[in-house]
Amino acid sequence: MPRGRAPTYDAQREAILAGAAKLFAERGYSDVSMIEVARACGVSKPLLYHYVRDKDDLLVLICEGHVSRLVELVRETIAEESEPQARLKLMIRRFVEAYAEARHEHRVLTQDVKFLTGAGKARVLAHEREVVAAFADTIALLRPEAGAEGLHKPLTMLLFGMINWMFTWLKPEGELTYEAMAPVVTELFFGGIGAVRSPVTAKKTRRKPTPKETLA
Amino acid sequence: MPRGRAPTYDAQREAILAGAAKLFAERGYSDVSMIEVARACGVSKPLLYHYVRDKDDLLVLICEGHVSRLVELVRETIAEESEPQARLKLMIRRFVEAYAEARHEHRVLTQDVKFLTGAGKARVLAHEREVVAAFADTIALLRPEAGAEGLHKPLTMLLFGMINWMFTWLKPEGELTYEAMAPVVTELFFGGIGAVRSPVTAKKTRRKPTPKETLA
DNA sequence: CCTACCGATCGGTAGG
DNA sequence: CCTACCGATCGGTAGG
Repeated sequence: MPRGRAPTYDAQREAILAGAAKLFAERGYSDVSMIEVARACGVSKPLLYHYVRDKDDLLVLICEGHVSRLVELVRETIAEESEPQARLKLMIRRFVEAYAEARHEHRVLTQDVKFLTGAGKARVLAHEREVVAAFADTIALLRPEAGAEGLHKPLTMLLFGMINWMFTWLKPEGELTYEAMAPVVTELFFGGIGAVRSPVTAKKTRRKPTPKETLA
Repeated sequence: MPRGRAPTYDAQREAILAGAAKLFAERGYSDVSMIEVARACGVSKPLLYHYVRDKDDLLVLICEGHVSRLVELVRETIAEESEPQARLKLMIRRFVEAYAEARHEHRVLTQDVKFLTGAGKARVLAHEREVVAAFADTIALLRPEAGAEGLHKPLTMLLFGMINWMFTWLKPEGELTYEAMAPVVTELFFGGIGAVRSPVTAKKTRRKPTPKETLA
């Protein structure tokens, strides 16, 4: 009979993922070596490889763990609040909170996705799409006409832009906190969506380009 | 007597910077080798080193070239339009245009700044600060009370977040164009700033923490 | 302006 | 036989 994993295995692994996330967030996935991850976590390199298959796996585990929690968070919020305005406000507040609690993981997710490959990349992107869709659907309920204008997806991405970009300029040791910024983002977005008038697509139907146009 | 530079030197160098910017934008500064840059530009590696001192220099030249053009653009806009609302609208439109025309350089500037070092980094950051200050000053003219609330800098960064994030999700070959998005960003931001009510700082004056608080 | 190299360090794995 | 873990070193490749 196998002895099974040590009781400390899962905790140790979580500690390694957190330590690696911090290094990746600060210096980027490619510029951090496995020996640096190992040292930062107080383990030898071979022991690090006992917890993760390889460097790619480490990145996937960090990204997937974080994005899975985000998916859970939007599902819970949708289940518990059906009124669109209240739901979107709650989503924004919870997202900013979740990001603040997992700053390093979130930074890795936004800056190092391009290094993901294969099945891991597919899973992470699928989760991201679910999160974006949940926001876009709620915005569509708030502004039904935005859908016909092709606006609710772009509006969603502008909202994500405000939130995601915060983590490049807001320093955690600073006076300005993530909690203080959440209502500012909310007010700016709610105040703004009513004012957006420009349709983003001039045409609804897209012509097939003629061979001449394609070559030009 | 030195022969002096070939008449094609500057053009060749610009072509190299553009080729390198494309590779860096797509795969990140660290993951692109100098031999890859050379091949993409149709030169040998030693010849590449004839145009740039080293890899760091290549990054600095790309970032500084782009950010210098942005500084010029805000200076011109300030000089030619004094009315705050029209000025900010013009700034947003011209920025989105400038970014679209220098997509790769802008991507490098936002994702690879962390690899800059020394004097080059200082120069790039100084230029960035001038650009941010120009936007923040214009927003302060539009909403004077935001200054007292400590809001105009955060509002500026939310605006930059919307614009900068666009370049992570808007694909140039897609139906949705940067030009179509500029008015959407403008309307959302102008509609929203009037609605922001939350002061971001609870206190104006910051107490010195007592030793007890510092240790806790 | 090329081929040919260097010191160093990378991610990953061997034996024990 | 398993796990947990070490010192040492592998084949390749990076920037220069």
